[in-house]
Amino acid sequence: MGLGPTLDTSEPLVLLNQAPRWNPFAMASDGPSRKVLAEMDLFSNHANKVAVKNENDDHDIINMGLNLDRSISMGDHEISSTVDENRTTNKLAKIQNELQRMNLENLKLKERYLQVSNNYKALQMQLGTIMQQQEQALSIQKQDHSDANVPRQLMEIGPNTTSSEEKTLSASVLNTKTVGGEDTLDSDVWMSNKAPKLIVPEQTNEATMRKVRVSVRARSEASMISDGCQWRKYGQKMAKGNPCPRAYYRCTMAAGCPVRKQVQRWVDDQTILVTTYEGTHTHPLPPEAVAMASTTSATASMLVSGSVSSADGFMNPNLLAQAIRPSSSSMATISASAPFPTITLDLTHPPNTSQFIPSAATSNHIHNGRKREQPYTLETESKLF
DNA sequence: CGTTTTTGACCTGCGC
DNA sequence: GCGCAGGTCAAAAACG
Repeated sequence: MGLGPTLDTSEPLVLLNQAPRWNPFAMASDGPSRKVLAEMDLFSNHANKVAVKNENDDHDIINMGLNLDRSISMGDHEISSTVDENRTTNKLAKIQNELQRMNLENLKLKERYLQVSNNYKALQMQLGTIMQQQEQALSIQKQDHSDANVPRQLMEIGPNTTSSEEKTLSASVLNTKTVGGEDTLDSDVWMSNKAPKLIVPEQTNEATMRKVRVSVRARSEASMISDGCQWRKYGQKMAKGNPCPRAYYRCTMAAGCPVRKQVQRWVDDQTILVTTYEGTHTHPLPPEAVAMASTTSATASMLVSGSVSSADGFMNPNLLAQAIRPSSSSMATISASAPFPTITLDLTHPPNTSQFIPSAATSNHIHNGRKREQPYTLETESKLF
């Protein structure tokens, strides 16, 4: 870590301004032994080579740092060196102080990070407990009304995955395990929420996971929001009912990564960009990508926890609301349209707009099975990032 | 020259 | 079976 330009005395002096005579700085003394200093271009590649030269070639003085004015008092070498020593000592003390201050700051930040991290884990534990309680309440309810006709209005979840889906969705948003383990923040903790996961038969879970997508709605003028990953566009289509084309991207951060995303402007407000993610990265994510990935996968995990925990695949809206509340700062919309349930995270609203619409959606909004989107809407007050 | 984007063709699933 | 719409492929073009 350099503190400023220094002179490499092992190399020949560099004449920076190419002046015919080396006298750019006429100093206080006009005498024969006045010192001259080459003009220094601090922004050039040679900025670290500053030469101070005595016209009589008696001795060269090395200028450390940017104190170019020091050559003014070169008439008396002893005084000058004492002043220099004082200055250096002062500088050193300042730097040491600064260092100490930064160390303290660093410690404080570490503590803060640990605190936030602990809070996060505590919240997730709380969520797990709540979900477990809900689950128990649900199963008790079901026992009580085992002969009651429970409508399956929200999700048609079952192991009816077709072969093409198997092909394209080898992994899903919900499968939060990643190779690099960078998703552990949410995945490990979520997977430790044993209640819903253990009840669900693996087959049903897998079939569901392949189908769920996470859609992020954000206001952006750019054609694509930056999520930290590298994407390659592989197609573009005009979607029905939207004048803006839909673009298809796949992740190129690792060969064979199954993650795809669709980007399209929202038909109601074209300043809003809707990005739909599908699949799980099979490679470590850069830090800036982890936020988005963990958000989407965490939300999706919660969907799975809340939805497939019932034996018949029926999703309890209240359960879902509770599931999403702790982790989402924005509005979360669950679209029940087949064939893919889609979770929409609406980042276009200011945080802390809390409003929960319980179950207008318990009425049946699915028409003809597909392409009729009547989302079940939850508005939550929790934090996403 | 390798990588990315563009774009028309093709495939698949679903409703009628 | 046909048509429609969404999704993907792949050759050509563009780009760095």
